[in-house]
Amino acid sequence: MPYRETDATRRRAEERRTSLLMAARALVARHGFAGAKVSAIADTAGTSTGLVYSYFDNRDELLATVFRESASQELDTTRQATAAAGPDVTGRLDAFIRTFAGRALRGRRLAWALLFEPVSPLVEAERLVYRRAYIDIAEHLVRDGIDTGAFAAQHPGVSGAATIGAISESLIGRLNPLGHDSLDGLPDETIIDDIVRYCHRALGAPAIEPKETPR
Amino acid sequence: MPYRETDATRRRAEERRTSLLMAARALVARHGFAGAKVSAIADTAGTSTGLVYSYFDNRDELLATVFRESASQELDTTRQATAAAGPDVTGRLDAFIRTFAGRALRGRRLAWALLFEPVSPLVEAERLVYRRAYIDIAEHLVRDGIDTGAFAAQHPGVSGAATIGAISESLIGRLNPLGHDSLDGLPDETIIDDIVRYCHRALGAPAIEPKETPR
DNA sequence: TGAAGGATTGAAGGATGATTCAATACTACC
DNA sequence: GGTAGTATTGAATCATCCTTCAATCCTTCA
Repeated sequence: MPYRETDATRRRAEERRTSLLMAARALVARHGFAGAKVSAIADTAGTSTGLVYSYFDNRDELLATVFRESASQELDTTRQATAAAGPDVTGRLDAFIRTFAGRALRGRRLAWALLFEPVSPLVEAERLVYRRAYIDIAEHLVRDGIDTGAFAAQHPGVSGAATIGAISESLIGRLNPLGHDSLDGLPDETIIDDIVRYCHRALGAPAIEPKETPR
Repeated sequence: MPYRETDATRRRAEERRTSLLMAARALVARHGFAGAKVSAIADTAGTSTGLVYSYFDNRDELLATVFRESASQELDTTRQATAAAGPDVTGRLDAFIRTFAGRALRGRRLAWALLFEPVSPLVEAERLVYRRAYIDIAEHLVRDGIDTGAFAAQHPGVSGAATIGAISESLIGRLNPLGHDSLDGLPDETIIDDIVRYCHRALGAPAIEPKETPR
């Protein structure tokens, strides 16, 4: 019985799979999910289109995996930055917003794909999971702030969702590869500062004056 | 030269066109834009699929028209309710939020289609216009509030966008025909009250206590 | 009523991409 | 090298809808 699955073959298969995922990820980061066509992914990975189907059941599942990996990396980074900001709730909220918004503005196309691009229901389901995770972070912050008396009394779930919404809607104009930005002309940093102040007020936190003097 | 275009024929054509639009609108309100397939629209309107193309250049244009009509009706209603709330900025903000959120929750599927459903670029462009219009309303309110001393000093554009985002993100869980709502269990009215309070705080407006005693 | 010409039909044609699969190329082991 | 079995290829096939268009039906007006 010649030919057996061996370490070498397993490793090669793993590499193939990874290279397909990396190719898809690169395409998504550059052209969005719509640009990640099976043939383009295969081309980019240097394989035939057919091979994609020995590594993934179908395109949707592949894209959902790409979404999961990219989104979870973003989420981890944001989580860590938030946690690293220390014990003060207000400072953690600040770090959360700045990390989330800052990263989105630095990788606009990817951020747009992850946050707003129209996607298939399977990928949308994945998005819902991550959206929920961000809301959870915000919700915990709010709860914490209420408990320690740093924030006003409020419904943590609603305020968490509202905060995520406030941040992302403020960014959407900048991220959308089409539409014009109503906030055009403002530097990114200014916008982020304004969002931070908005959210602090919304949660009833004491204002943090940014280093720059306010307009 | 028999057969001339006449009042009767013109009227009938107008009716045909309208019935196609109504059919499409009904389908969108029930199944979203994805459910408004050309054949389904034609069936619902009681015509052949081919006929659709003597009244509209293509499906996208028809759907963009449907979007425009539905969205502008929503916008008008919200605008009027806001204006009708009187001269007090805080009260107008309150009316704006309650009208927007209340209507969305009453017509969830339509609201979801208009606000969040993945659509073609042409329809998305239409959505951008209306999104911008809502932000404009909020932005004006903010500017007004700042001028009259009712709101804190802030960037009206950013705060306008953030406010729209806060409202819609709080609703998204309820509107999405798929995903579960993290705010499940809360009655709509409670959520709206919480959103109102959130936004008032965010803009630095004096709190408005709702008639109901807060939780 | 009948002829001219617009309105309507719906099956065929296209477009776009995902997916399959028979053929071919490799790999591992003797 | 030979062979059993796996990996890879990529052209053909499918699937889904939108869009077209030759044939047919309807209106209008003399």
